[in-house]
Amino acid sequence: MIIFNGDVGFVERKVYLCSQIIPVCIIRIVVNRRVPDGILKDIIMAEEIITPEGPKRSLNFIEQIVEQDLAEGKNDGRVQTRFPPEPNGYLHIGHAKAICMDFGIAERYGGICNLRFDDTNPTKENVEYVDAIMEDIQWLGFKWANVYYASDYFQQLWDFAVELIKEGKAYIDEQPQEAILAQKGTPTQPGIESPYRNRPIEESLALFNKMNSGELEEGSMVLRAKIDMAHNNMLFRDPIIYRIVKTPHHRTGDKWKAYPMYDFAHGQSDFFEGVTHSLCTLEFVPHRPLYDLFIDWLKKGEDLDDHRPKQREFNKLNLNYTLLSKRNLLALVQNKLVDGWDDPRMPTICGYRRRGYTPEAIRLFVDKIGYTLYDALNDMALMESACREDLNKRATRVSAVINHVKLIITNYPEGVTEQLETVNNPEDESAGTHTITFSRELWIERDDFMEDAPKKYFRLTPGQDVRLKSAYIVTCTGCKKDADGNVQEVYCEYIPQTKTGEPESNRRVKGTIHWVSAQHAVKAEVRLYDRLWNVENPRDELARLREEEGLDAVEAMKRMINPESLEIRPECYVEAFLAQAKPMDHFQFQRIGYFCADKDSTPEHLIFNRTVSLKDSWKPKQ
RNA sequence: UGUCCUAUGGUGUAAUGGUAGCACAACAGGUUUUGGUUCUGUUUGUAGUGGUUCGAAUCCGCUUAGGACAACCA
Repeated sequence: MIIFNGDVGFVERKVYLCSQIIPVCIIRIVVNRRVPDGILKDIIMAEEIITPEGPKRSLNFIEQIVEQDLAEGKNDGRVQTRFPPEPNGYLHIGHAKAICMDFGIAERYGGICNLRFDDTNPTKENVEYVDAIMEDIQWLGFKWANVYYASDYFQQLWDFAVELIKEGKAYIDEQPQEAILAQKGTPTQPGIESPYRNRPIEESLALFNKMNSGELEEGSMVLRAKIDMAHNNMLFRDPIIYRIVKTPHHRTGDKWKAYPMYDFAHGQSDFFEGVTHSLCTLEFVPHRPLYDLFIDWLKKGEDLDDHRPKQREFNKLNLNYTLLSKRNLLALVQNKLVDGWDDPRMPTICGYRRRGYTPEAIRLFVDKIGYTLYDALNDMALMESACREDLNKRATRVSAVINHVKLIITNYPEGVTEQLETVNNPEDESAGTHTITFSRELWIERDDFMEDAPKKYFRLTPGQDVRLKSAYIVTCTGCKKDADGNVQEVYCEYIPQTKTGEPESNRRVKGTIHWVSAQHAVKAEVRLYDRLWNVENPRDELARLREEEGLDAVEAMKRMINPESLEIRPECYVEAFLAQAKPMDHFQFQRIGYFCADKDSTPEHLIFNRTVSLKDSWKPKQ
């Protein structure tokens, strides 16, 4: 039996068994005539059983909306988005999610995405941020069609505001900030109207000009839209749309003294530019009706239904053990709790870059977490897994010893060296090989020797065989300890015929460890980074500490910071191959983690940052 | 105590009235010259409740929990 809603033509339908009323397979049938909705008793023609399709990423809800709009022929089939940062700080991983959405939609549907700086508040903004933002977007691999600035529209917005005053839809309010706030009401109580609400239009017009003349103090008056002081949406209670700011603007200098507020600039800017889909995060949901209203006022009843920018909101990114608010990131930098915006512990794009994350890893992560309406708290583990997935494919494998102890091969001749070949990446044969130097005295990890080892310890312990990666199998013979019992040297004997490549080298050995030749290795500084915060939800904990314990933001952050977020190992030994490492080169320090050369690394002073550790399933560490 | 929004394994996300699936995490095993990678398997879920329906994660009512909104910020 087939249950389906009548269709004519070539269709695919699921086939159900009456006893189960669940589909048992999908077949392709041909229906030759219109069949009334309901139950069809006969299969007209079963052509073939269609195997289920392979997995493909389902569309997120924004993509579905765009496809629907396209299907309905809205905007003449045009898709245009914008990424609208305020140049008041560095971009962080949360912005990366928005960037992937804004640019991704345009890319996917053959449209364009513009970069527009929302620069309507000169007190916080500056060109340093403009440049950094552009660099970060490009690094992520996106291309904007145009660079625009909200400040490009200051004149148009001003003219529009004058229009509104003339139409009686806006007025100058001379009350102090506190009075306006007090009259606003609360979410459960209506506000009350300003005594200036119904002043003569000419008066408002004159005062608006005065607001921009420079003769008035900041805060002395504002321009308000006349809407509804009892509206459920607080933003409709006569919102302030222009205020006086005397700080020079980073682009327009001191040309303007009256600046539009966000709500009076954003929607109109979208409209001026021809944006079709104005995508933003969920906290702007209450702004949407205002966004629409101002565009309506701007176009005065002209029918815009199919040709107006539509704001659509998606959830913003939250990551556990990560703080993402610009204000707090700025405080971290200003109070030198971190080493600047690009400190590898920072969640900024430049921080991740310096840490060794690739654009591909970040985009992979964003792809994995998706876009919904749910206020999710994402697990760092997903971020790290995306990073490992990408780096595993591209990172050159090298040997580095970050906590050294000497291993002496007692039966290997002194003064002899061998050049051995080692593969650059077992995941990618085309990556080739490089040479490493072997000799009698090596540096190995202190962790790779234990005098009294537990059962499943596969590394060096007296009497046990271990493979030295790409070299020989050795048998551990013992160690030398100082008066305090600390291991100073480890001894072993090598088995000459087990050299890698020789038939005997295929002998099964439980453990393989990495090493570098003590004489030929290069010294390097290694910086081990870990999560910056020691609480899972720093945003909530910060709020709690401030509220319950009365701490200021900086004190609270100091309390939450992970003291082990940075461990510097000044004396590490890396194979000579790494002497040529250039800043931002990615490596896998075998058995340890993924590292990249720091931007300050030089051949004289090599510095490597740990991007992320390798997964380590070795448990019995006791 | 107003308006709006949200709720699917530990985490995130699919299923758009018709077999609750995927990824991460965890666990077990195979492979492995990285205790990596890879492969296989296992554990764990529709917040509660009532209704509509042959059939509900999906639609409706109520309950509970969470989020957003009261900057001359964006």
